[in-house]
Amino acid sequence: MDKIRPYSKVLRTLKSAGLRPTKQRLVLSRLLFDGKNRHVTAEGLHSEAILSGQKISLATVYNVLNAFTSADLLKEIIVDSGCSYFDTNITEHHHIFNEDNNELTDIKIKNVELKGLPILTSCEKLQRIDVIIRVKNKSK
Amino acid sequence: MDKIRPYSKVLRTLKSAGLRPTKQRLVLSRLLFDGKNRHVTAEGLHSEAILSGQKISLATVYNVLNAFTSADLLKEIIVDSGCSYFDTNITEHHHIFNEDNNELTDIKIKNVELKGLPILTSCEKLQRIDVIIRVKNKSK
DNA sequence: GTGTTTGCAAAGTGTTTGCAATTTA
DNA sequence: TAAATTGCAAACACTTTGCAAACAC
Repeated sequence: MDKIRPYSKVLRTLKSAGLRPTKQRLVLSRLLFDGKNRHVTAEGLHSEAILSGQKISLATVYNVLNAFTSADLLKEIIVDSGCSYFDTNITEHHHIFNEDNNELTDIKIKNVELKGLPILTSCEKLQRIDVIIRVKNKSK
Repeated sequence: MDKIRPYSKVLRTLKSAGLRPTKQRLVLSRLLFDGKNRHVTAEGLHSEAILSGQKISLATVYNVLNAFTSADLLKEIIVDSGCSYFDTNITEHHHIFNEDNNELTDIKIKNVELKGLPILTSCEKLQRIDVIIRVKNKSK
């Protein structure tokens, strides 16, 4: 099993985001911010928490994911109408999405070059650019 | 008002896609394939049909949009978890999505250059690449 | 006639909300 | 103790489905 990030570090993260360190937020933080980049759904993270023996409701997982996203601890990735993904990698980057197993993989942005994008109108403010490479598994 | 595409042309389109030209499919086809590129939601297209005096249920609009997408008459665009958009422009191209008014605009692909994308693994088969430029309205 | 499509209502999914109980500061 | 958060259930929004009636071929 991977090493678990100590509460102290997670505590500091929450504190600096202005979020009260409740038991549930700490549990989810430790699952999410374990050192490697993760892509989770509410459902998936909830199962994970339950499986690890914690008690937390699905509604709270949604609340926490939304709170973390508002606090810029997570980034929401839209690849699937009907299911939200949350990414612990909040730096600018792109994704490969496998439509067969619903798996998201990061693409480092420094490798990607985008040219020829249109000039926005004077009333449009750029939020972000998403590049999604959709793949399926090759049938053997 | 724009000119309405004659039934004959729409009929041929449906026929060649192997779809029976039912009254409802013809109604939606004439709204969709009116010569210019359109981005619609099921809800939006349904309202449009109703407002134009036609009788059609929302379930049928969903059925028809899915049938048209399977027949490659439409392309589904995923920009919003919780709502599907359908695009009458089935050529390869990208989008600007205005998150304030949920408006989609096409970007011609020939202007866009994407470099440095990762090499897919041997079991991955490319489906498509989506580039979405997310914008909001500038607050005055 | 046979198979397809429609339309309604019901069911299904993923997500949010109202509110009392609990917890944090 | 005042304000924020939780958890449940109910509400929600979007979409699909089951099935009888209507329709296309």
